[in-house]
Amino acid sequence: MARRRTYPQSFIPGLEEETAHIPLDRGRIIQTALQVLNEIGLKELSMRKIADKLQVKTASLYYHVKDKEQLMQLLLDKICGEMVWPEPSLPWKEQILQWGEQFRKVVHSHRDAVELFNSSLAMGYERLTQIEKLYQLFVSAGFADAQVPWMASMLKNYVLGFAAEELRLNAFAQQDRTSNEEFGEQYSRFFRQLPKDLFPNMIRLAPYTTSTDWREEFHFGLHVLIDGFSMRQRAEPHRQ
Amino acid sequence: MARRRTYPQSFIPGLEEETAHIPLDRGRIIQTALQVLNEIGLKELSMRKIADKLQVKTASLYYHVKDKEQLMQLLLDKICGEMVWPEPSLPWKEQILQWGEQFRKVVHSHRDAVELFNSSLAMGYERLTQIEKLYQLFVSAGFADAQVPWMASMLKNYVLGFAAEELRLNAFAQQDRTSNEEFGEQYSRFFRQLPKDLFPNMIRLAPYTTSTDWREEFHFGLHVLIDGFSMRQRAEPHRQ
DNA sequence: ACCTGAACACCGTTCAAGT
DNA sequence: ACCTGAACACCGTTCAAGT
Repeated sequence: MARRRTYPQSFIPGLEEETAHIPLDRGRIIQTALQVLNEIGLKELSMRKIADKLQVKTASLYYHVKDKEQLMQLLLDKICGEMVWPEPSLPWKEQILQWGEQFRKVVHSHRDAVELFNSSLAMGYERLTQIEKLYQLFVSAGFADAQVPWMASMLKNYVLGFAAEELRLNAFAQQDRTSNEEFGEQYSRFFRQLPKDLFPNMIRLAPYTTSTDWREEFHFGLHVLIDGFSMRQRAEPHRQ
Repeated sequence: MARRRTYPQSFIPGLEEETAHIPLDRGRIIQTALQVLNEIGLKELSMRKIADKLQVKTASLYYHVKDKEQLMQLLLDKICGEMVWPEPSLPWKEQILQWGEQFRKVVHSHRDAVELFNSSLAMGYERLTQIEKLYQLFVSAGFADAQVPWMASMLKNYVLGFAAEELRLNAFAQQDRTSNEEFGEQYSRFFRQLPKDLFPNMIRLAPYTTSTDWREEFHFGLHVLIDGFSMRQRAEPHRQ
């Protein structure tokens, strides 16, 4: 028996093949899909590649999952599960700031997660609790029922729209990384080459759009929203 | 000659085939693609189907257009060309309202146009003038240079995010139109079936999310933004 | 119950060849 | 200059068949 143990496992025929085979299930598919997503991005993500990574034939996936769209929904819900909530005892404005920061962090934690959010209506469990908690935040702050879903939707869309723009600019920068140009250089030359009479403001404001601090811009927008919201606050916030 | 005219054209062999052939060019491709887009939507839109409609082989398109992505950019720019601008002599708040309404109208004027906007950075001529004019609006209103691109981006993202949500809910409604259920019924039952202890706010606020007036909600958001912006207005607006 | 082989009906793109 | 035939390298999905 000691003898046997000293041999590398691969010398015992058929053993590691058996133990290596973990049966497929949804959880494992989702986990692997998320991994592949981070490696190659949403555009390249295919059922075939997910199956390959799982060392399984493509058709097998369809026993555990209805179709690609459902799988994408499951990915999204898994991602939403990472969300961390602001402490409800904090002032509502501070809670909104933290909610925004946390949500942005979640969106950035997986490649192309933004597009996943934009591709379907919220229906998963984690996604729904995320909205539920945001509603709770606005309700506790003393906003009128009719406006709570509207404001929640605005806040959510702000974060997603912002993240999408970050992503697009990033993709643009990456794409020109192939040629050995500096990105800032490339980008500002684009503006300089525009006809001056047609785009005076674009050209003059170019420095503010090229060398921007994402974090500062993101906070600026959050404060704009908070100020806009606070003017519609009917009652005083009731600390539960 | 009168005799000949009374015969249907198809009796004159080879004639209408010749006159029917208009040579391909970018403009015609874009125009037809936009038509096909409205008929079948972005998900179904393919180079092959566009070529079919033009009565041409698919490969021909690649003589006039680099690839599908470029064609989509051209579609987007064509769509942007429909934008109508608010009168610059109006108060800036009124201009923002009108800008938002016009932009939303443009986005709705072509099926799945939102996704086209979200799929790429602004680079086309029409798209850039759209941003230029928005910058001008904010500059004239007396906002600080550094904040103008930020606010413009917020406004643009608000309209697109809002339109995207309209689209998603519409698609959801359409999808269940196949079963002979009323949409509102279907939708509100979804909320009633949620566990009451986990989603109290979602359930209570459901009426406000199901039977909402899009136009009212859209204006609410525009006013939130306008109020948020106006608190950051440093100087008095100088009328051109 | 779980997985696969094989096929179906599509894609975008390229390129030598035709006119 | 403009268009096409034919191929390449992919897709998502289904389903009878295997274990």
